[in-house]
Amino acid sequence: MSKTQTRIQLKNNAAILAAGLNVFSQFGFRGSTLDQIAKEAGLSKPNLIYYFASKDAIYRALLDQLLEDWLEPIYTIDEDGDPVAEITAYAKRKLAMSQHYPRESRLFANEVIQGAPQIGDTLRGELRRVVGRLVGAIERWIQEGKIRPVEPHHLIFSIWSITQHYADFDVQVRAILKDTDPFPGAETHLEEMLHRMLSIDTG
Amino acid sequence: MSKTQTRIQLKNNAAILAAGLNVFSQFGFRGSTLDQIAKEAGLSKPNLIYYFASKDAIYRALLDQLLEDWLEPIYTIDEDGDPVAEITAYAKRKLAMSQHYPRESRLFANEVIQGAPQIGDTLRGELRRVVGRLVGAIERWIQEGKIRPVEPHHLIFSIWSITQHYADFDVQVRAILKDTDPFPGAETHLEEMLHRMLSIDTG
DNA sequence: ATTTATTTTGACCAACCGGTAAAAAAGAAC
DNA sequence: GTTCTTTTTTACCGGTTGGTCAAAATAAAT
Repeated sequence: MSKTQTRIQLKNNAAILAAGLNVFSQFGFRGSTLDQIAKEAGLSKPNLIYYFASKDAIYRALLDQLLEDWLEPIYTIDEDGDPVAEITAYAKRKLAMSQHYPRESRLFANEVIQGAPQIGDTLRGELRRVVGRLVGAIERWIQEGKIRPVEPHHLIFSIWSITQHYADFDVQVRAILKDTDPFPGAETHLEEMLHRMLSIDTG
Repeated sequence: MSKTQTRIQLKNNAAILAAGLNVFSQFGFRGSTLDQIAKEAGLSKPNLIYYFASKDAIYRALLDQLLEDWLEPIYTIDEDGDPVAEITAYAKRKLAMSQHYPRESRLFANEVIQGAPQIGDTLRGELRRVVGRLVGAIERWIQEGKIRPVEPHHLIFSIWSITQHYADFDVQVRAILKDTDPFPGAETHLEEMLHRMLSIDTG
């Protein structure tokens, strides 16, 4: 709407989105309340509703931002690069996102587990398209003998599930590893796994 | 308490747990309501509360049952069997559970994503212990040269995350695969992955 | 058939839910 | 320093929440 945002608007919009991310990622949409978000943002509930028309609007704004960040790494895969290196780099980027943006990962997980009522269309639209392209690239790499044969969809699912696991199931991971930081080990394991999975010459 | 349950108690307890599983697995604890569960169980809300003292009690009863089923497959791993076969069989059992009990998987996922407020102790207790034993077995297999070296914890995380992914992110998987049943392909991929990961003689 | 134990219902409650209306307070522009 | 706009607060609304209570209806035991 308005091109210029007041410094107050700028600050409070950011505070609300930050608070919404905290709350929604922990309790899901239906489990979260405006009072919770308002309190965490340091605002009164009516004041919160002055910036975002509804609880739904906050949630949608967060998901819109999230989906951009979420899909971005897949666009940086170079179909003319070295296949194993490209796939490994992609997986590592996804793992880094789990490490640095665990709340975003959990927000996404909550939404999808609950049937993706808000982002279902995006999943069946843009996500499906962009995955389709990646699948095509992987199939080409296989035909050209550059990587060992795999079912591309399930390879992608493996990468997604493993990397997101460290954010979404953080409590469980830390229950088992105690004080050990999971991420260095996870990265090494992921690299090793993809190498053994995909590399033609097994070292 | 009472050793013998009436046929009515038997029927209604089951109906309530079934309804609770449906609702809690879809909306999480805080996002679910007693009215929803009561309606789905075909009872009035006060009648529901006659069988379970509180919303919390239903949720806990479900989680208790779930945790048993969840941990059971890991106990069937034979440390004296063929390592790759044992691990692969375990992974396939977990995948079958995702296929046949997706709501249980999502209930568990919801609980853990939200910080495991109810089952945190079990994760840090029994789960940690039983995983520790499996980790020991895998390390022994590696030292005996029966499988290629891997970090056991992260291998286990990989198996968990991949198999649960097909239940928890079902909507996303189907958005991409459309009408293709994910599970046959998933099983083949999982077997191939573990074989390339772990087998000494790469075929 | 009557006593007794179990099950179900309807009416209700205080707290909380998402959201509104209007007026007061604070900032910005001049 | 006064006008005008933006921001915040106070008071409130109808609906829903988890849960209670006592009475009614049903089932079981004798």
